[in-house]
Amino acid sequence: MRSSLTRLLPPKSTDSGRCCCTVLVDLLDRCRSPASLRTVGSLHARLLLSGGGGGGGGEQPALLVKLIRAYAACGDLCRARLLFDSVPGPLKNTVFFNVMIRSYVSHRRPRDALRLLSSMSPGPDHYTYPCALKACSDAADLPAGRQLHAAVARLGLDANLFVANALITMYARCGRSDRAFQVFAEMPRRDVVSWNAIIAGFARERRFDRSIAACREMAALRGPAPDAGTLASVLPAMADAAPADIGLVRDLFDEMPAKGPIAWNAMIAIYSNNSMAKEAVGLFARMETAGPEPDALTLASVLPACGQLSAFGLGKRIHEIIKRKGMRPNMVLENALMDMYANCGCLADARDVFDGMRVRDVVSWTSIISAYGTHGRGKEAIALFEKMRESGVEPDSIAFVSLLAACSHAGLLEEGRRYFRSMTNKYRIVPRIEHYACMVDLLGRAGCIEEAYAFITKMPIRPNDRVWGALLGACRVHSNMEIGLLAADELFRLVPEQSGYYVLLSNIYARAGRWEEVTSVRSVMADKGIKKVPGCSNVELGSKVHTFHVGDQSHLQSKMIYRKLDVLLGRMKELGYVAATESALHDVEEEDKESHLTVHSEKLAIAFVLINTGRETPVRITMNLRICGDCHHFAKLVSTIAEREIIIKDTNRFHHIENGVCSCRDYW
DNA sequence: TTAGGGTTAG
Repeated sequence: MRSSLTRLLPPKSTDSGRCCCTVLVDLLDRCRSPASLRTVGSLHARLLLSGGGGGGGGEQPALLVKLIRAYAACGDLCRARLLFDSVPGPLKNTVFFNVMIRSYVSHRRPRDALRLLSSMSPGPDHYTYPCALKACSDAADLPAGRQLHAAVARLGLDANLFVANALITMYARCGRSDRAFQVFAEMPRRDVVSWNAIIAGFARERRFDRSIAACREMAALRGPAPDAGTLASVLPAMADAAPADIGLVRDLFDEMPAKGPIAWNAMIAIYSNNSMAKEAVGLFARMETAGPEPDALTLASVLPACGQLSAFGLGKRIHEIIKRKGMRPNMVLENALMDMYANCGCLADARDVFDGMRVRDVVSWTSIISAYGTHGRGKEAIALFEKMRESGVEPDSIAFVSLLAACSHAGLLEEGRRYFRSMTNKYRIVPRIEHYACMVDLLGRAGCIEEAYAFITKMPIRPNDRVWGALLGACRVHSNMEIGLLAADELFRLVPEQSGYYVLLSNIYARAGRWEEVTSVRSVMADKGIKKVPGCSNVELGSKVHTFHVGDQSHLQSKMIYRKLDVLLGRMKELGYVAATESALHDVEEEDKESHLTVHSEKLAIAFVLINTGRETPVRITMNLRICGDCHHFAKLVSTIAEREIIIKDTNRFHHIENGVCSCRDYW
């Protein structure tokens, strides 16, 4: 770079001053990274020798401005400031101040920017204010922002598009989206940046409805067309979004001409964040064939979708892309990669990524703790938590959710109690509802149902359905009818539409052989129009994810799958297998219940993998519900009969099954 | 000149 630039330099003795100046300006403009710092230095020296850039007078101000900007762009703010200070007063116009203030802002030194602003003479102009307002938002300095707003209004500059847009962002980033909206509403003219700024402003304050409404309004009006930035701005507001809203952004995406990586990345992230993993992965595939080159952000956005689908093959291929493109170290990307492996049931691969990381933050540690926890390896999760503390990373609220859940999965009762107490005593983290739910789960599944119930009654916050749900689940495991009914009562009041809790209650009755009550639960469901969520299982074969629903006959290999199931069940019965009919919801004849159970989606998925792969390939299945007792038993037997490793991810944890033994040790 | 995209739990 340096040598080519030097070669481009005009001869010193040129008599064409203007031409020389143009070339120099051009060269300086190209110096934008620390690697060009030496080039800037030599150009500066050249100017000094020709008497053009020493600050001693007689310089061309335009060249000096470019030189200051080039030093700043290369990261040498000190030299930029020295040069700035050396410019004689009469020569130091607004442009010099604007360039220096901008340099501070772009190097995240908003305080220096504001200090310089206050000493500015001549006064700021419409180029200064947008940048100064950005400094206020970076410094989260609302009073300073308000002062600037007043000054702007006095000058009548609030009608300037750039100034008004910057005001919107300043107010929004200082937590005043109401004021931001006021500025937006009063603007005589708005461009795409104004809209994006207000959409992002509402999203930032978690006023998701207003953010999406603004996006919708923008799309409906015949004003500026939404662009990639619009998608990026609305993205944080699109967590658990309504299908219609996701449809809206998809339409915007489709209508966008010449889509760049930002639009693709935002759309993929929106799908990922809304558990629409198949759509996210599908869009990524389209991007690979017909879109721009995926970057680190693309990959970090699609990896959670791979985890959701247990698309291990795709996840591994993305890992290869990361290696090939030399994208590491990149902590966010590595966190996503580690989590993908963990969610695909590959704990060892997740650990490899974790071990290879140069820098780890609380997200990295939480991910690996959670990975060990959901795989039933609670003691190791605890050891990692302690290692995290030794390494100087402080746990946050989410880290404790993972840790307590890990204790719960492994039945580590005392450890869980101790860590829960330490949250308040030692770490000054106020337990949230999620932590209480973990504790109820821990106590309940360890068999301390009475204690779990007493714990709920003493909670300082109102228990929600997750808390009561954990208790009801424990009552099913330990067949506690009395407290189970209390929990169910609360649940039917809190979330009368959620079918899962009716199913749990009916399982409790079925286990006790009280079929009359099972029938009455069923009729309550029918009366209220509540349908059981149909079970479904995903399984990856080659590069395709296959989805099976309960009783599915739509698969091309359906006949073979059912034949395989028959063979497996026959072998199992020889080994003494009896269907665990209390797992079935309906009070029907024993034989019917059994046939209902045999078509659970996870059984179909297991048979499908057995047909299509060899013994060395583990069966990896991801479900949308908790695995039922019968399927769990079935999987353990298959692992013996077919000599296969089976890894099932249900909505609660992993079941790593080998030689008839499950990593959950039947504790789930 | 102004806005805007990634990772962690249950």
